[in-house]
Amino acid sequence: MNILDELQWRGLLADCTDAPGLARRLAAGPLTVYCGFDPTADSLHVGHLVPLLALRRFQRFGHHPLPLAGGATGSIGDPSGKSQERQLLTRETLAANIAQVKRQLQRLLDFDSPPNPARLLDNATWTAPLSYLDFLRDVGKHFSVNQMVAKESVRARMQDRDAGISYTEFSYMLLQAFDFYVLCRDYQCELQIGGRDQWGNITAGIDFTRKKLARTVFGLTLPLITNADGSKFGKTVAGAVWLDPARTSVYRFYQFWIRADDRDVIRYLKYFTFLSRDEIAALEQQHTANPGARAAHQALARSVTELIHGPDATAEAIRASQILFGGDLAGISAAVFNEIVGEVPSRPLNRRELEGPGKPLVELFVLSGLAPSKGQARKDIEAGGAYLNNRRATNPLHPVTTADLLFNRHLLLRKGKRNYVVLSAA
RNA sequence: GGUAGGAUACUCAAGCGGUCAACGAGGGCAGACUGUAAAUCUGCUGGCUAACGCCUACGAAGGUUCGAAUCCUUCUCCUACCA
Repeated sequence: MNILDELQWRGLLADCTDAPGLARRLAAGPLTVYCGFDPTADSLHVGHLVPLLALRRFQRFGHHPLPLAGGATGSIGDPSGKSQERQLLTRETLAANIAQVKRQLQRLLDFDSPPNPARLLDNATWTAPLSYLDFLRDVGKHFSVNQMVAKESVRARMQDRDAGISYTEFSYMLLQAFDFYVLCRDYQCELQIGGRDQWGNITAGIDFTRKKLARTVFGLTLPLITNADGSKFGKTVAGAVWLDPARTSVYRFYQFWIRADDRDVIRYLKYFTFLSRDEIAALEQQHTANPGARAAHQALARSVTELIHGPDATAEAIRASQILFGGDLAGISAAVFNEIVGEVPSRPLNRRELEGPGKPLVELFVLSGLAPSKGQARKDIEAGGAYLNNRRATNPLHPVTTADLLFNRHLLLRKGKRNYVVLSAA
């Protein structure tokens, strides 16, 4: 089995520029593969996981992965798949983002494996020193605007009279093509992988490399991940699911996966874990036989969380989930309760507010962020969707006092089935 | 530049002098049923208030009127046709 077979059975092969050719090349020995990540935010999110893990899959098959931080490309903005021109990031933001993204890339790939360690690069290294005139002469001359305009990413924007496309974003594919050429020239890189929307950029690089170096290089795209219900993968109401625990807590990250749609879970096991074909087949069987047990969901959530956050943090998230969703909180020990504090979102609370007559429940709901306004909080509570210390409370004016503090310190508020907030008295 | 049409809540989209905080759909939240799933059904979906009610909102600013999302004026931005 080679890496192509591996990607194939996992459903990770969307398209390939020359599949038979690439197969022959792979059979001849390890090659160098690259994938770029533009620092559009100070963290990668679950959507980046597919190409990132794909690099790791290549590495496992003995190939040399080159994760690339897009210090140059990220300062321009890729029009691919974007219906609107985007605001340029300021230099400061960009610098901060690049530093963070590099750190994440560093954590998620193996830089120590002796025969084929990953190497982290930044395309600003070779792009920034280049002068505009040099770039136009050495790179621009090899591109036909006619062809560029025909690329999907550009055409979509040119047809949309409202959106349009700036010269800056229009130039993006030249930068990415230039990267592939440089990587081929200096690092013997022969393959670029990326999301489906990267096809045009990748093929531009292949053409350019052929012209400049007379070398054949390959491109391979990964599928766009879709949810069974048609919604966008990796987006929740709260926004993207980030890899940075400061943005998306480990507990929330774990919960994101555990709540996957039944129809998606097996596919996601293939996409996002390194579980073997047999292991996934076994999980699929269990899942089909008894979906209510959710063995596949648990395996998915645990695997991915461990991959990103490590076994210790994952164990804590699992433990917190078991406590919160396990049923009764009665008789729980302070030690056990403390495990969930810090996992679920928490807010400070001034102890004095609960003294004497106490504070109405509605206000605590607003304070906790579970409700945006008192009116909404009242409706939620009256509708029976509110829980104080895991006991349903239906009176919005119910006074909450120091007597309600768990372990003389915490209040556990819950809205609906799964939205928890801990209020901790200082 | 000319002519015609449009701008309504998270999105789409009704309303065209009072019964409009604004029909309907989607989305979202909650409830029931379940398995922290899907489907289905029910409720909610501007703010404040225990409530009567008050305030803020139908592109912006003015005006007419007892009363305006609805009529008039000007402005801004879109769309279509013509130049």
